[in-house]
Amino acid sequence: MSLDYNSLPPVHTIARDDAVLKALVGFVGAADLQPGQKLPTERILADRLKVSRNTVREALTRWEGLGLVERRQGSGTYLKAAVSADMLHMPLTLAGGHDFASLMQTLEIRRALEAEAASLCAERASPADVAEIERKLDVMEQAFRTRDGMSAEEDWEFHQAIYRVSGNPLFEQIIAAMHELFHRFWEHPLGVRDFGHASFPYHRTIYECIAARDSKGARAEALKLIATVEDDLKRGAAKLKLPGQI
Amino acid sequence: MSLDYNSLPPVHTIARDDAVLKALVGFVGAADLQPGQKLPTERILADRLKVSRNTVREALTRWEGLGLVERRQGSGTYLKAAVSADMLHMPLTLAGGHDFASLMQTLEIRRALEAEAASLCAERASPADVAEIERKLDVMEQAFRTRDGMSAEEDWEFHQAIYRVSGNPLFEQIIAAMHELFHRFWEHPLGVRDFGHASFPYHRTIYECIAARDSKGARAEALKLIATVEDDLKRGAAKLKLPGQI
DNA sequence: GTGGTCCAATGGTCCAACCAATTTCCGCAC
DNA sequence: GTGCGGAAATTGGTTGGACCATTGGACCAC
Repeated sequence: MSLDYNSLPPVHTIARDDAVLKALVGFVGAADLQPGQKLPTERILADRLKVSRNTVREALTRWEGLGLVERRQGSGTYLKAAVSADMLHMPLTLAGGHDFASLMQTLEIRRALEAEAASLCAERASPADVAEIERKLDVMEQAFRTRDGMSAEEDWEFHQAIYRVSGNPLFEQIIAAMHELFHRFWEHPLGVRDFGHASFPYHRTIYECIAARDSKGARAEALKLIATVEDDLKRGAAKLKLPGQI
Repeated sequence: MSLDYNSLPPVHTIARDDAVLKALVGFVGAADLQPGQKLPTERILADRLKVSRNTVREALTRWEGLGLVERRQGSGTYLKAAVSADMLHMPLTLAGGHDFASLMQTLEIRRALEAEAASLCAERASPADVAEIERKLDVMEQAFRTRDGMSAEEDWEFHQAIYRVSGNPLFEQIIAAMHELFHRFWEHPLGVRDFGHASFPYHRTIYECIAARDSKGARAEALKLIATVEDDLKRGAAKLKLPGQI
């Protein structure tokens, strides 16, 4: 039997641009920078941090890739989201996203998350939370009726409220990321104007379960809602003769 | 009537490093590069693509941030995941990640996804798939017994097999991203060596449900597994007097 | 074999420019 | 004073060249 080498972890070596990012985190914390505000120039950062401008750019490129920062040539680099020292990044790259199958795959993920979020929301919602969700629901139903089903924006706000009340920001982040991809497909007009009509009534049933603290019921209604969306999608795809490229 | 100018300038003057990435996608496809293989050196890329090496580096930095490649100084740049032309990127950043609460949040997501994946896996597994999962299970159980519970690697392989058989690559991608973060905490030795012991028996029960095409059973067993992990976590956190920083 | 030395390859960093988009500002016409 | 137009400054984007640090293989002495 040979020795167990597992107790020899890789030695920790320092990375230059990591240090730059750490320093930058300290700066935005000290300066109390809010999203939208401008960061120091690359040249200033390079000078103050005693590193080359190239290194600064490598670090900022990574932040840009994470969506934390936006660079505008000729203008400056702007903070896009709050940053803090202890932050976890999980970059997801989805292969092959322009066909019907990928769309169904994102829906499978959403089904799992939406049900869990609704369930947790029903468990954890305070009276104020319930009132907030009801407000979003009313706005959505109003928009649905007056604009004949075109209530995507208000619909989304309603769901976001549920994710928030679930107490786990990951729900909103993950589903929001997929929602963004979702829109890229359907914003191209392709004859599915009344997409989502069938799911309308389930928004209220979900709300009622949440208001009644009915965790299992909320989960069940959320599953029904996603099921109608899946059906709509399948029907639309069938009508379009299943185009490979939407 | 004016001429149709659409046929000319899509020139290079826009988004240089994006063009570099696009060219790299083409190269990887043409050379049929598999994950683990080496990409051309930065100098060669810069020369062939007629751009500066710095521009190549900016592009590669972005790919590195997305987890698509890994750079090793003195050695080269290696492909870490399959790349294709139509890839969608969704960066997730979780604020305040080094504490107990964030850990529980990732577990809530994993609970939802793990249950769904197990359920889908039971529905869709072919006999070959079942055999493959059983093989991973055997390896894991063997490692567990001979190494007294230190079977994290084999455990992970078992779960990955389930995600794969689910037919939806998103499961593996999302959970793998969280798994990576997970490890960052536990690689620092902190006295929870037998973490995960309690979840051991549920791996076999999950497998049995999958083999029996018992979708609901697989979901239930997966939920039990995650529940034991959550319990372990809570117990460990309580024993350590809830340290803010793990 | 084992360990050591050397050396070429490769990613990491630095510098000093210049280019391109944007913003700022100043002077001129009204 | 107001509005506008264009120079000038600012700022991110790109370039080419240089050097450093690490890696990994070749070669050698023992």
